[in-house]
Amino acid sequence: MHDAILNHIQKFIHLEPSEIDLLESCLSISQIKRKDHVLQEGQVCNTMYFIVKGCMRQYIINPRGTEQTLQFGVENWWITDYLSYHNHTQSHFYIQAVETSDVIAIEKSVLESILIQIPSLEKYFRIVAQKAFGAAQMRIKFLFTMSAEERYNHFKNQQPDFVQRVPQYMLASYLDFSAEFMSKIRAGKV
Amino acid sequence: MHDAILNHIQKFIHLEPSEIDLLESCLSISQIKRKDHVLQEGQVCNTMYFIVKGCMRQYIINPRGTEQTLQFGVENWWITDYLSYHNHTQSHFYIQAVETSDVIAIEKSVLESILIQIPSLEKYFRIVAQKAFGAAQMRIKFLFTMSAEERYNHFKNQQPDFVQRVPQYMLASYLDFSAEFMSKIRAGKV
DNA sequence: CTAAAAACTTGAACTACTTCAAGAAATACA
DNA sequence: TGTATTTCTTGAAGTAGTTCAAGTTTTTAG
Repeated sequence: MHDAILNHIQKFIHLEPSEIDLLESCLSISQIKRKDHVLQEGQVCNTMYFIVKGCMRQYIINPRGTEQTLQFGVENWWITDYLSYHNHTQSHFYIQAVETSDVIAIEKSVLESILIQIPSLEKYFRIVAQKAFGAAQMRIKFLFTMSAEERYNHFKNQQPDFVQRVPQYMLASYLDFSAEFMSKIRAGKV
Repeated sequence: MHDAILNHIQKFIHLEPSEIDLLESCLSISQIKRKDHVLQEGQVCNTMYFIVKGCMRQYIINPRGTEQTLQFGVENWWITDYLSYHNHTQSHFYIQAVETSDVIAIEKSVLESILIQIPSLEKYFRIVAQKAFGAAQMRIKFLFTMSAEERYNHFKNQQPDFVQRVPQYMLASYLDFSAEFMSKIRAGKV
C-alpha cells in the first residue's frame, strides 16, 4: 500500500516490523488533481507532502503577475514550505500539482507524534533535509554562474525525461528566464 | 566552554546532564584566521562547522575568475557542504573565514558516533537543516523577484549590522550583482 | 469529437545590468 | 607608523536578457 514511502525511508534507516505497521496505520494516500493547490500564499503550511506518483511544484507570483517555479517535486520527493511549517508564519508560496498526483499528506501534529513513537525517523528526515539544502546550494551556484542557455542545456542533460514532462514556461521560470526566451533557445535563435 | 553550541542545541531539544558531559568531551574549539580556508573546491567535505564567534562564507570562483559568495555564516550557524558530506563527492565550493573565527569542527565519523550515543540530536540537526532549506527557498524567491537595488535594500533592512561587517564586494556577489554596481547603488547613481 | 483553454513562437524595441580600466580611499600588519 | 594590499568608485561601452503584442499550435476535457 505505502511501498513507495516505506522503501524510500528504508534507503536511509532501518525500520522494525512493528514500526512499519505503525507507519502504515498512520499514512494515507490522496490524489491531487492537475492544477489543484495544496498550499496558497498567505496560508500557514502545516503539512508535508510525499509524492508517490506525479509531479508537484512550488511557485510564486511575481510583481508582474507571472508565475515563477521555485521547486519541482517528483516521485519520492517531499514538498512543503519548511519556513512556514516551522515558524507558523504565512507562506510566501503556492504548492500545486503539475500532473494529477498521488501524495501522502502528513499533518504536523501527526508527524510529531510519529517521530516520538519512531525516533529513528528523525535521522531519515534529517538526511532528506540536508540533501535538499545541498541541492539548493548547487541550484544557486548554477543560477549564479551559467547563462540562460547553459542552464537549459545543463538541466536537459541531467534530466532529459523531465524536460518533456512539464510545460516549457514552467521550466523557463525555474531556470530563471522568460518563456519567450526559452522558445528562442530551443529554436537556436540566440 | 562550549556554551554557545549547547545553548543552541537546547533551543530545540532537551539534553540530559550525562549527554551534555558526553558532548563536552567530544567538542573542541579551533580558531580559523581571516582568509584561511576550511574547505577548497575539489576536496571531499567531511566536517561540519559550528560558528561560535566570527563570520565564515561559502563561495565559488566563477568562469570569469571572480569570487561569488553563496552563503554567509555567523554566530550560531552551521556551515558545510552537505552534498559533498553525504555523497563523498568532490566539493564545488570554498569555505573560508571572513573574519578570524572560533568554530567547533566536527568530523563526520565523530558526529555519527555522537548521534548514535545521543539519538535526540538527530532532531536538532533535522530542524537546523529544514530551516536552512526554508531560508534557501526564500533566498531564491528574492533573487527571482527583486531588482538588484531592491535586494540590497531588503538585505540592509533585514541585517543592518551585517552590511558593515563584510566587504561590499562579497555582499554584492551574495546578492548576485557586480561590485561596481553595488558602488553605484550605494551612491544613488542608478 | 470538438470547442475552449493552455502553451508555444516570433520579431522589434528596450533595459538592467556587466565589463573594463584606472584612480582614490581605506585597511591591515610588519 | 608607514607601506603594501585590499577595497571602493566612476564613467563609457556593450550585451544578455525582458517585455509586449499578436498569431499559431497543441492539449484538455465535456
